[in-house]
Amino acid sequence: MKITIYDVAEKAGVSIATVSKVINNTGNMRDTTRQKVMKVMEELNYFPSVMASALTGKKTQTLGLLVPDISNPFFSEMARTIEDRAHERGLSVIMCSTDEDEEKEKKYLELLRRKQVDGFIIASSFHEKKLLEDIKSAGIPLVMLTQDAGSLGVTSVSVDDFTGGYEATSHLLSLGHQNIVIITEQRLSSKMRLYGFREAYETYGYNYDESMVYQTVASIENGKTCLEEILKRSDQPTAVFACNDLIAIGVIQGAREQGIRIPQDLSIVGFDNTILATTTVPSLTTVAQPVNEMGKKVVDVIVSNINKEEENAERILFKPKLIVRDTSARLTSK
Amino acid sequence: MKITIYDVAEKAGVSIATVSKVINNTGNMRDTTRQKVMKVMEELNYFPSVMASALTGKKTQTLGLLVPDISNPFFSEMARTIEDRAHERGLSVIMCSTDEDEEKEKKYLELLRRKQVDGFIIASSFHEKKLLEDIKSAGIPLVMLTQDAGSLGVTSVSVDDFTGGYEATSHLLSLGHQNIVIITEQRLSSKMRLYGFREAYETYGYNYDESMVYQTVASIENGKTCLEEILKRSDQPTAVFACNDLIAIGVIQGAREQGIRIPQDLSIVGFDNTILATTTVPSLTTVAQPVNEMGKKVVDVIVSNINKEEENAERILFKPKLIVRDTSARLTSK
DNA sequence: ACGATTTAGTTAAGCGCTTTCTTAATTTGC
DNA sequence: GCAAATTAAGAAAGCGCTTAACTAAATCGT
Repeated sequence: MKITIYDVAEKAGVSIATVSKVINNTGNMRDTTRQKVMKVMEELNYFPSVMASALTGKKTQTLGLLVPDISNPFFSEMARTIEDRAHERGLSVIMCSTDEDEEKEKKYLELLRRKQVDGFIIASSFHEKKLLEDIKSAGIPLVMLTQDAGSLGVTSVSVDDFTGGYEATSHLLSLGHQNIVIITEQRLSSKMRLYGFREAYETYGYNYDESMVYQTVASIENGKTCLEEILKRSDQPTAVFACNDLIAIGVIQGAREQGIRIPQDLSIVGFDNTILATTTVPSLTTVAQPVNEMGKKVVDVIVSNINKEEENAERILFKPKLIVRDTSARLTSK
Repeated sequence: MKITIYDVAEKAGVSIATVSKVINNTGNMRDTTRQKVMKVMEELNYFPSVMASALTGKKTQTLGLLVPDISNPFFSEMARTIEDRAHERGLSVIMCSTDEDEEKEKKYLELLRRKQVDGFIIASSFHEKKLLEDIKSAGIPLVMLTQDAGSLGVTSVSVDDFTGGYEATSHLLSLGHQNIVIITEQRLSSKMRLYGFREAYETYGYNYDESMVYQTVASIENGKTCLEEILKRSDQPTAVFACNDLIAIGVIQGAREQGIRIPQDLSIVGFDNTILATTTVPSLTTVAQPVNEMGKKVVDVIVSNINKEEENAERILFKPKLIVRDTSARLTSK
């Protein structure tokens, strides 16, 4: 049925040990022997079983990637760069969407451990820190993506969210907006953006207060709902900083439905610079994360962890970049 | 180091066979014994190795999913429903983006076979039919998604592309458009949409000819480029049917840059009804595929193939649904 | 109460590979 | 030309699990 190393060995007239050596390109052997074995492998269309070799201490050549939701363009774009880089390095990746749900986080982590993935890339925020600690103490490489690892001594790759939040807000402030509202998510990265927001706000000498902060879960629908809430305020903000593009788009759509003109009546800044930012109209002013670089970096880090080349936990911060498009404009005095 | 079945057996004072039986819930045994073993597994935080059990004839509980590009919203949305359904059925999925590139198709297929995935879901079109035949003759379950399997006797799950193309075109024709242009991809599904286009065209008594057909690769950029080509025509079409949303968006953007008003000067219909169709402005008239149903179905089919519940190759066609939004309008006589 | 059944749990082979020892075959030095 | 050093190839154990075949213990019928 399935071709095994035994079939190859037999047909080539050598032992399975020899075949194994040519597969792994190890040990000494006559070149003619190597050629002969390779030829037979070719003829038999033989592929060594990753299962079997993983069982004998080798790696599974598989990475586990946990994201909140792969259908969110930010994460699917990120997943794509991760996938490509991983393949370059000889790894495949199993993706899991957690919806930031505690049950799923746990379930998928367990599942992936049973599958003996060589390492984890975690872009989903984590409720149960202990699960991550378990992984770490089990010696399985682990890198946080898009968020800091907190006290856990683990490398993280993310954008400088604080600065991103700061710049987005400064941009709005410099356009004359004084009454700005922010819509965050509960993830840590969002919190950092909020701190940046606050910092900018106060730097400009304005008073920051809690009532300017709205929290929701990333989706267009929720962005709309949030805007409705915001419109109930007695003081009407002239700008909103949404902590990701999806929410920003929701705000844009909600505004349109309400007959609020963008950017004349309301300026909006998003975060992530996903494909949506360019396809929406007016096109969205947003903070770009260098998705490609981040994706590459995160797999490089995990690969070197796997190979034990290094192990020093570090925070790798990429520079965000404000991309000014058409949803933000100078406040015109009424 | 890693906890194995031996550790559990020893601590529970039974043989590994007994432990194996409680893991798999097979064989007879005293309830107290089962409890005892389970307790120990719990205490030791033991997870059976999928590797090892796969090696002994069991499944790997992993599916291979090949898509053209996971960062394309259509495929990421599809991937999400597949992932969810797969997890419900106890499977995880390894995703690979082929870019419809022959080399990658081959490489990933090979890779996934080495990893002994239990089955393949193939949403990427395939240049080298032989690769698929190999899989089939190796007895590995295989389902085509989003496209027909052609002569290969393999189940396929897709939308009725012909009808979708027909309806999109009829819609345009019924709005009075007579000079319509179509932008296709090279994939089979696109060809079927083209046939539907042609059928509708001729049903309305107009002459179809090859020059109305443009072909490209799915991306916004290419959609734009295509529009440029189209604008060079001596006869200006009043409508374009793009075989997927990405291209349609490109056309919209290109049109805007050229100062062409949509839908007054040019009507556009897309295909797929991705998130982009709702976020673009004007919102895109497009043909929706029931992504959720399709994703579920494709997993169910492959699971039943894996379990050998059935094996009859069939073509499963879902009904497309035209969603009329704001990029298509009645042709106003000039 | 005793053999016949049924039930509970064990032994051991085997899945497809890697790897450490060994041994056999070559090559080298003088 | 022969022992010493080097190189090529093989034997066998082991990775963590499943399962068929088997044995021991419990249950049953009469």
